[in-house]
Amino acid sequence: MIFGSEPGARAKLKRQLIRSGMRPNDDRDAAFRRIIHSIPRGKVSTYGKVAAAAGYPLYHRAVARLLRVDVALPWHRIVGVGGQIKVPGAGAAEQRLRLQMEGVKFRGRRVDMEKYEYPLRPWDT
DNA sequence: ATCCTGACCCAAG
DNA sequence: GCTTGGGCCAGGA
Repeated sequence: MIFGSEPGARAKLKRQLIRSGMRPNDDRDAAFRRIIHSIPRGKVSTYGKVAAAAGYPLYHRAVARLLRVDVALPWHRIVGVGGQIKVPGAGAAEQRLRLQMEGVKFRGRRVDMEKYEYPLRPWDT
């Protein structure tokens, strides 16, 4: 637990930040969006790589949350490590279809990351 | 203030 | 290959 061992430490810090007028999530999400938009058609990246490239390693789950909430993002170009599709239910088939339409090929259930992973650079514009 | 859950990830077995 | 357990973040109940 990086926020300390005390119970509720994380929630406490969150409330404190909000009370002081800061929105720690906004700049993170903005950074995530920048990185996500930099991935070209026909290429993919992973939740973890996006988070790290945005300057926030360990925040891969926050990337997933953003993709779920912000419908304007090219969500289908983000997959799990190793090229695994992580979208639940019917969305999985749609993601695969969208990727294939962009020319991305699969090896079994996974995206062929050797050929289609886009090398993200930190603080890319 | 917990508790729960999720489009995660990694190391082990 | 697959399953588990542990770690991590955010939002809602």
